[in-house]
Amino acid sequence: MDRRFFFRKEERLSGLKPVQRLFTEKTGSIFIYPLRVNFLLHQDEDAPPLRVLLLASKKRFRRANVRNRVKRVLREVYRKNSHDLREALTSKNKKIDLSISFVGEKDMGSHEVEQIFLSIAERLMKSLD
RNA sequence: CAGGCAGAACGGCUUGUCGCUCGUGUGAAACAGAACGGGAGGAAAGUCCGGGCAACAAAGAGCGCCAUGCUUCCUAACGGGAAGGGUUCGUCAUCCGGCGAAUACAGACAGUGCCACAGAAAACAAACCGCCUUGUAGCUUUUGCUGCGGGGUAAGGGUGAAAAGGCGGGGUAAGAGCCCACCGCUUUUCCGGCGACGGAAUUGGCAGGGUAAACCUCAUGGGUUGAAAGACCAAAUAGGCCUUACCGGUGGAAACACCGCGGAGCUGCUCGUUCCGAUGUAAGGUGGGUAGGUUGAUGGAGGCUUUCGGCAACGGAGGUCCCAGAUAAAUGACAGGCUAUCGCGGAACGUGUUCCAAGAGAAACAGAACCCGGCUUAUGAUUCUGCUUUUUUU
Repeated sequence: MDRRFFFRKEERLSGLKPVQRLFTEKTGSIFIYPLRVNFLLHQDEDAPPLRVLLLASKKRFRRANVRNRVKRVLREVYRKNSHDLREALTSKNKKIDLSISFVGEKDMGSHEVEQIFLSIAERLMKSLD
């Protein structure tokens, strides 16, 4: 039980080009309401095994404070549950970029979102093979 | 008691676990970990004004356009603020006046436009009815009445949001600032005030409608853009520019041929042989510039506090503090406790207060994005102050 939960700057997907590459060349996507996940397997030298982009669209959440809250929920869920995925990636020597968008209407309970994220992560790990 | 308006304060605290970001320090350096310290708001919002800052050639002038519009003051500046003045409205008061609210509050003898409907007439005034007077015809004993005309008249009626000072008296044929008193206005002077303006006297018998949030005139201010500004570093790829190397001889006008030279292939090597050797190729350099990064960028018209000046806005002096700096964008999640507050229910006094109290329990608007000063808008089961309105009960 010596798991460490973290989500640092390096693991954030940023910059114009990587983001564009993720959406134009994506290897697949998984959608379970209220989360949509796009992912891209790649072999970049410098990148960490897992990079992620959290999205809450301005169109859906007009107020900045609401957007912030949704993103925080996403980040917290990711932080707590990304450990297994990261382990799997390093053991299989693969690298992946992710985008997680929240497309629900209102902000839901974090427990609910957590369950959905877990099932998405499971499917992701299966699709690695 | 309830509502409204204005102003001020607050916008939870705390423990544990897991995290984020910046800084310090450790370290040769990088990464990670551990340690310590900082980490959203009163509006961070709207982007409506004003300024700093930056670029644009000069940042000047003219035209245009836009904004502002009682006075004085405050301020870096403002369309903001303070203190006043005028006007209008409400309310209290017998009056003088007090209190409160609103105020886009320069100019309508510079010019142009507009003023519906109603009304006789709506702007160098106007005569519908009425009133007075008069000519004429008729009637009548006469006073007079009626019809058709002329003249006078703005007191009365009627229309209108508004009818050319108001009201009273004199005067008159009837009327009229025609004359007079008071009120209002105009001229001039004096007094008070820095000034807006106020007060007093005097003068003219009375100027001449409203609308400038219609154009316009006058005064004052504004160059434009906006941190996605701007400055710097700059990978890869493509292209630009520069330098160097890429041969020499003979013949020939040239193509080219021959001999040697260099490179590549055939081969392990040599010989030999084939191909190539200048609008191109290779190497090096260089400037622009994209991704990306650094900076701009957080010490400032700074906060808190004491004191002095000022009615106040605010200013001077002293002390003290350093207080977010992210960038696909940090300041969070979970669990527990506490408090403000609400409170099922109960008790006491003596009928709306106090006390006890199961339980609920921080819920609103909202997230810095270069920085300041304002304005506006959003917001609460919070607290206080002032003003005001309505209802009920006594």
